[in-house]
Amino acid sequence: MEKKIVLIDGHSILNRAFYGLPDLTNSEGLHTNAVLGFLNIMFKILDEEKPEYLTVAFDLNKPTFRHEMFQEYKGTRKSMPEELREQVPIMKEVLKAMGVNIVEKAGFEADDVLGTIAKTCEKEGYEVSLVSGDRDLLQLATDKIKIRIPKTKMSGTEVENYNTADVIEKYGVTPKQFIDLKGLMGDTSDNIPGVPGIGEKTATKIISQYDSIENAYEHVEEITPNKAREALKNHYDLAVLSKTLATIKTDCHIDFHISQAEIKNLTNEEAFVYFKKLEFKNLISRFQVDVSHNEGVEKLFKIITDFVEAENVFNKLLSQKTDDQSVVVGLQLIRENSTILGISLTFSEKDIYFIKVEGLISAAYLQDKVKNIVDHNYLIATNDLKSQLDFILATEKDPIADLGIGAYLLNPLKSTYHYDDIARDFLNLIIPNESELFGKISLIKAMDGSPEEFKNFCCYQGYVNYLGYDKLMKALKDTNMEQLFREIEMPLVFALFDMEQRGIGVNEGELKAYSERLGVKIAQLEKEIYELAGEEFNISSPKQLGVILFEKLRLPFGKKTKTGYSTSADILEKLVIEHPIVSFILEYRQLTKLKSTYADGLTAFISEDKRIHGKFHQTIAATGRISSTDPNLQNIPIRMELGRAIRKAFIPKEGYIFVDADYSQIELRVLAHMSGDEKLIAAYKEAQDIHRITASQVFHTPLEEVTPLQRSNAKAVNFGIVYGISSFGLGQDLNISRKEAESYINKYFETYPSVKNFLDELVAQGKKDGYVTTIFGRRRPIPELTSSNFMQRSFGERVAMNSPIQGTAADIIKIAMIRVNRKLKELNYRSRLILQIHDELLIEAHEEEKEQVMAILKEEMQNAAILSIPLEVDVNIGSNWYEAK
DNA sequence: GTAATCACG
DNA sequence: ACGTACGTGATTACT
Repeated sequence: MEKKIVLIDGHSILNRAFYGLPDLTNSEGLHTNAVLGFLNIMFKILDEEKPEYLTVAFDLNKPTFRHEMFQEYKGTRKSMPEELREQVPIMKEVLKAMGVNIVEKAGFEADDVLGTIAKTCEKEGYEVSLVSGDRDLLQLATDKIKIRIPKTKMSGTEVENYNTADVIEKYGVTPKQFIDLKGLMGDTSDNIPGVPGIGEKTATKIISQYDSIENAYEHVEEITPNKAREALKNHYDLAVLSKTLATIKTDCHIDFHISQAEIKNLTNEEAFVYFKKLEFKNLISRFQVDVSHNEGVEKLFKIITDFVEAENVFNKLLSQKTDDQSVVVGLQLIRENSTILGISLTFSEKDIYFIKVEGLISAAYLQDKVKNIVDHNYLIATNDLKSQLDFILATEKDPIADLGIGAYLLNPLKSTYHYDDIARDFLNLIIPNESELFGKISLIKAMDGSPEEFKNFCCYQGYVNYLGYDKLMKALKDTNMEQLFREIEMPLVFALFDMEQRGIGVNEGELKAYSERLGVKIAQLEKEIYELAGEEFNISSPKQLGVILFEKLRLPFGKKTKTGYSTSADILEKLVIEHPIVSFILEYRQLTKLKSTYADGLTAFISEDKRIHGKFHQTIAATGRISSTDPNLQNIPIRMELGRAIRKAFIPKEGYIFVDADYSQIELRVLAHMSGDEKLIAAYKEAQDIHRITASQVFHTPLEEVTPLQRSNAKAVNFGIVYGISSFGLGQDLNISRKEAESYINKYFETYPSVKNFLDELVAQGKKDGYVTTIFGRRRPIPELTSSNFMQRSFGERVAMNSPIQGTAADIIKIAMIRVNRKLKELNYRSRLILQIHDELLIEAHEEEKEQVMAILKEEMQNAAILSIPLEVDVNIGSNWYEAK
């Protein structure tokens, strides 16, 4: 059996993959579809063939290249889209990491290189598989050279295979004759002219009969039809030239030795780094994640279960001097739910421990030791501090850093910032994460089941914290975000922890009564809807609802989604006049939403203490906002009265009241400040009603004469500006034409030219740097700005305009939260900050402190940032959240 | 697991 | 010609 070599036409396959897969990106916004598709094809072929050798050929310095898609158009060469261009170097790096032989030779076409290598290998007795998306290569097919053309189909990748016989069967000519065939018929995409007037059919007939162009010319008088005969007579030179152009060279001088093409370990550690970075989750399963990775470090990992040894470890650490805070301690609490399993502790390259709760080593003992370390001013490096603050009894005054938050500031677009993410992104270290190690098995089970993996899992966390600290702090310094990190994000961790601990009081009985009332009403609506529809169906299924409304009742459908008719509220609202069923459906939707998400949903979160302890997340939103889950307390209804009533169920504890404060139009004020627009600043300095004064200035109408319509239009434009204005979006919102929306926007920009200038500047900055920043230096990367796709690029532009505004507002309220929380504690007040809703803070205030609390809230919120216009804050009190707002 | 819908700022 | 407003999270249906 001959040995096998697989040759891949690099650009051709990359191109195929790019157009065959949807536009995938990793969490950093890097486009990855072409690379993924290439690797999928490559692995499929390798799995089938199990070759000994592999080589990929790329063209060099070729700014454009062909693709079948374009041939169908004009045969013009279209330049490579940016999304594909940026994947070419990545592809090469990935292949290099896998140890794959890459051939790229200046001055040669990939076809010629592949042809040469294929023939050379054939001569030396190897079996050759030549993988390309390009049918030109069929001329190289022999019994030993198989041309393989992958096709991306619904069911996955299928490959067409061509040896000599297959070419003859499919095209009626031999591979060698294929060149002559092309010489006659030409190939527009390859700039091969061919003979005018001779197409595929005629060319095939002639070549199969006469074997070659030259021979056909000798018998030219016999050729039929007449048209073809004359064409060949008149254009013989062109035919010969075309044949030369179509011939793939097989005798290039390239230094190729089969030994270079030997397949090494493709799934090695270096490649693993790339696969992780590109987030190829499926392909990663090809790598056996075994614990022998990073064997060197893992040998140093120690698990401590003996009390005396634990004492020795702590004593060793405590004997190191900390006057200058130079000793970094990587620390991570390891626990499952409420069970504390131990602590991961690293304080030098060699002191890497997991100290396990066992025997005399109790959780309380460890907590005490950790407190001792904190009190001695060691520099603590940990990850997700908020989740550990019930154990690590630190305060915001202590020198402690949360690496997850640091990594979030450096790239807020990622989805997780776990120890393996930090290790990969900052230490170039690939280590298995929890699910790779244990799957769905619980930590407690893994502790006994796979002790070695468990030890490594635990030790790595402290180790990564220890090593990552310097790297992250340097990166934050280099990006001017050190102050943001130290003075806003880290102190905020403590404020959010406090809020989660405190929770908010809920009247469970009221919530349940509310749910029952809704239930009754929903049942009535259901009945009426079924009656009007003439049948029963699932009203909550957009699919079934669409059939009823748009097919059975024949209502005009406004919009379609990918899967069917759109039944969204804004579409249905336009249909209210068409049929009485529509308003019932809208009401049904509203009530079921209130019941399931709020009345019943919230009830499920009430804990023993009759309070809801939601979670606040600091590393989710790309703009720097906080987010809320389990439950989401930042989207409790307020706009509609019926929903707003839910807020009556949120109550302060006995002896307390709610004090609620919210910023008035903070984002517009931030915009006025950041843009420095004189007229806008002047307007907002005096304005009671910002939208009204905007309307007055934009529509050149005296303030008193502004109509309600003008005001609401101005309001919509103001929102639009903050969202990153587009005439389409504004038109959609106001239900007016794009043209009209455009004229509103133009009027706005004429009135406030510096705003226009500012927004343009943000887009330009985003394009130049790849990111935009808030006043406090927070960054938002915008990879979409380089996209060649209009939609994506436009999105990037809106993000560039919106993020600095939304982000600065987020920074400001974070500062206010920290100061308010701090002040209430300093003054030993019983009042507590319990919620943040983006521009609003809610305090559960002791009745005796309410006046002071109102003053503190207003003061700290207004002065959290000093802008060129004052920040206005509205403060209200109430015996429940409904009243306080 | 994704799409559609809708709640908030 | 293209076809979306910015930022989130929860529920439901359905593959």
